[in-house]
Amino acid sequence: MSQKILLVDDEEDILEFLSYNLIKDGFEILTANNGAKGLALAKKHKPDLVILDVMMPEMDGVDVCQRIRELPELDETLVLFLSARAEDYSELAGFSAGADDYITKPIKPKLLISRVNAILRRKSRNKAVNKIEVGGIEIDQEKHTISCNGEFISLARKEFKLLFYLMTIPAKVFTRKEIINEVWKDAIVGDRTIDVHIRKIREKIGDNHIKTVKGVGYKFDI
Amino acid sequence: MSQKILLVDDEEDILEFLSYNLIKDGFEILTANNGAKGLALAKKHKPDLVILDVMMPEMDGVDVCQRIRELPELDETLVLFLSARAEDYSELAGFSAGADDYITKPIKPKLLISRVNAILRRKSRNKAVNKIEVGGIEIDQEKHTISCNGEFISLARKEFKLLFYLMTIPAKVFTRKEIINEVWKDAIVGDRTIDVHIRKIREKIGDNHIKTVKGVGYKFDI
DNA sequence: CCTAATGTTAAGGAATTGTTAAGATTTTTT
DNA sequence: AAAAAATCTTAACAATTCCTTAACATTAGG
Repeated sequence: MSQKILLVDDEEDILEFLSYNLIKDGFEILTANNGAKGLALAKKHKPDLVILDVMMPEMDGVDVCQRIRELPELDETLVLFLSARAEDYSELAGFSAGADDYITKPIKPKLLISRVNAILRRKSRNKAVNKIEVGGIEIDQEKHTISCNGEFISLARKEFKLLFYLMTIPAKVFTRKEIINEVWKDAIVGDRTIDVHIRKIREKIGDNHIKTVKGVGYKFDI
Repeated sequence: MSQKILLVDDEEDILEFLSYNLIKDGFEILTANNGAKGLALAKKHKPDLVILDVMMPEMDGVDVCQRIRELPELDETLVLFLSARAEDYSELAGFSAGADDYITKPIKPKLLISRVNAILRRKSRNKAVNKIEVGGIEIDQEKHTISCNGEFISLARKEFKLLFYLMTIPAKVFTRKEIINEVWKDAIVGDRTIDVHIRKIREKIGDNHIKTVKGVGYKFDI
């Protein structure tokens, strides 16, 4: 299962050059010659990586990147910028449009390939988040277990999913909406459902870890 | 993709001084030496920010600002006033011509740059300002926490929103109107509501940070 | 010194979350 | 396949926190 890369650049030469080098290295390539097409392709094919030229007429790379970052279905997608000169980067970083890396032109094939590989490796490593350990509580998705200071506790499916989700980013407040979207996916459930599950988890792991932020949501804390 | 700034001032010295400093910081600059020319340039180039001298012969800064605010195509444009002396500010705020910030002369380059950056930052990513740190106080939207010299303090929702808003541009005075519009959005609340919330925040983070500017509003300072 | 603006306090009401138990649903066991 | 067990959801009510207001005190600026 080779990885998909979307190239977006208004210069055909560069698209060809990049395609040639990346295909040679075993990647599956999509191309677009403007920002709008690029965005559409990204939505449709959910590539693993999007390589964006910063400078393009109309919708430029920064715009496209921002739009990509707004789409939840593309939150796994990585973005790499191509920019004309090194000096531009400080500006890019200032924008913090959400790029994961950048390469300056002129592009050297070897450097490109190694960068792309590095960035994709980083992704697949992150993907394999199976175990999370925070403040004496360890949760293991693969084994579907929780251990709280060495003691094993069994959680029901929904309880597990909910706790795991909260633990993916410790201390971040997850809104009720976010929780519903992640844990209850398709189903439509009432308002008190979350609370009841939170209560059951608290019953099992103690009241100190899951904190309520009234009017906002819940968070997992040490 | 650098950001465009339009400078409008009748004194050539000041135009030059501002241009020099802003160009050095990577901005693209347009200038006009009177209000009418400024307005015309604004319409034509749609700058990200217009810096207006308040005191100009014929069409002054306030006039220009009002005209800008009347143009729908310039609704994304930010306006920053330059005013001769601090005392003038209450007057400006009274006009509430729609300025987003102001700086008093004499202009200090560093302050100018930091203000301009702050104001543009807020514009270009009002979606994802997550952490702000000013003078030992750090506010984190994602975690919904404040830490004051390493100590965590919990704020209620409205308190949090209000403090966060004030911190988006440190040292800027936010008028009561601006605060109501941002923090209370649709709801209509009485006059003392803001004060009460300010008081609760002060109770938690100390009295030194939020300063009252009588007749105008509040600002967050170190 | 007077006035308008802001500070302060406490209390009631509004909004949000907690809790419980019972019925519905799914999974496991027999 | 039926029974049993575990899980999930809901509804009703309780508890809590939060927000707003009103009343009065204080302050800053003219």
